[in-house]
Amino acid sequence: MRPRQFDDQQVIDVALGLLDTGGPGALSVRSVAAALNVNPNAVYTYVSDKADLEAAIAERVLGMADLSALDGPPSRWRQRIERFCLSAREVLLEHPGAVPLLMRVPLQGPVALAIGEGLLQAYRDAGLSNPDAARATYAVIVHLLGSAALDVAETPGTAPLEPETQRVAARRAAFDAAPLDDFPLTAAAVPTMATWVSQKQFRWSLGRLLDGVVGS
Amino acid sequence: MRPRQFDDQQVIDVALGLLDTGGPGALSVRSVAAALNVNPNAVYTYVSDKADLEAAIAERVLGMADLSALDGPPSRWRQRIERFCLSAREVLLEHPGAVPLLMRVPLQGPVALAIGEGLLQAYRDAGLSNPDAARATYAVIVHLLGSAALDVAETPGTAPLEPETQRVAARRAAFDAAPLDDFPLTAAAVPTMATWVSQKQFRWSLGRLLDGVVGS
DNA sequence: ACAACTGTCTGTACGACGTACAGAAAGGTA
DNA sequence: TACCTTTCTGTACGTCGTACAGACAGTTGT
Repeated sequence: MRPRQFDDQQVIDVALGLLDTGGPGALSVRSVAAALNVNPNAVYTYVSDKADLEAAIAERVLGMADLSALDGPPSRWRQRIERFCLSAREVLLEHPGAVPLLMRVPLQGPVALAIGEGLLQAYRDAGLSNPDAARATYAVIVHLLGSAALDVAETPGTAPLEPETQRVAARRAAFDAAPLDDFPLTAAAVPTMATWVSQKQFRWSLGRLLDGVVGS
Repeated sequence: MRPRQFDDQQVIDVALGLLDTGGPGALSVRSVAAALNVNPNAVYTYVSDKADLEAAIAERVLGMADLSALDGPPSRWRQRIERFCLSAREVLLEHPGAVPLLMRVPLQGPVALAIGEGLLQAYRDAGLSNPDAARATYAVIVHLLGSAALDVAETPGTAPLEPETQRVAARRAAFDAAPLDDFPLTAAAVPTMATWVSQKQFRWSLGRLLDGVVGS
């Protein structure tokens, strides 16, 4: 039979590239085909439909996180989790267009399973029971993906994102423009709320979550 | 000038209805127009474009959460937060098609601001500083929206969702079908991971987050 | 060496989408 | 009664996902 011009990986990388440079609206079966210099329907040789393409992109991006950060001595369980989450967050923000895809895809691919196993191990090392470790693993994943998605929602979704300082400044400006007369606490909290999209906020809430998970 | 046939609220409700009964794919400017027995472009009298329509739906759904659950005596701060979050989660799962919209919309409408103010107050009552209260508020919102989005991602997105027991059973089946030979901890945790989409898991992780936030 | 087979890719086509643009319809105001 | 402004209709364009049919090119069996 006639050999393929590309392999699956190439197709997915081209698609991810389109997502990075053009944002969510730039990803279409036809744009991928055009980027490969091929007819639109040739793409269906590699993916069964657009949802399948999106799932493959999501899995690809997830796989870019530094899974090895989860390895290490049991006593370092907390550092292992924090390092992994920060690395994953970095990867997600480097591919903002892909983040929404991660939130609609079933996370049971091989990469997702490996991440789950690593987190479970770290929590076991922290002394949690297996069920509590499982619950804590989910809480951390929710936090990681949720905060990335909310961060990205305020951007055009193209890579690279504006530097964090600019995104924080834009948020402050938006809050300053909002009618906060009836919301005194909110008004007082604007400087902090402006930093919600920052890595510092992410570290803080991840830290509090870990505090709560391992008990007082 | 010629009077409008509808008001903004009606249009948004019709759109939300389409989303509820048909899932994310059923919401289009044209389908809204058809449901109103009107030509496609008439919809643009009420919204400026599709993104605007989606933002209005998101704000509408957010407004259905029981904001008054955040009122109460300072000593009850924790119960207030938990009740509000559970009510909000319920609303979100009643409108699964709208959840993805909430994750791409800037959350600075009046409803979002009121929710923020209420959460800030509850955390102040818990003894947190204003900046810490702001950070904790964000952590809780991330958790609420993130877990709803991941829950919904495993469903067709139409209302009503299958009962929780069925969704949990489906997850268990999916995990049982996955190749878990290399992931012993994951394999052992399957019964717990199957319940990730449950209200119980939500309460657990919210509880741990609150534990961590108010300190040991 | 040649024919048959089988996956890969091309070409064409369809219905649905968001929305731009021009004009008709209808009610308020002069 | 004549105008004016806003609402809504009608038509149109380009883009999308993808179904279907067939051309093409290696592989396999003889």
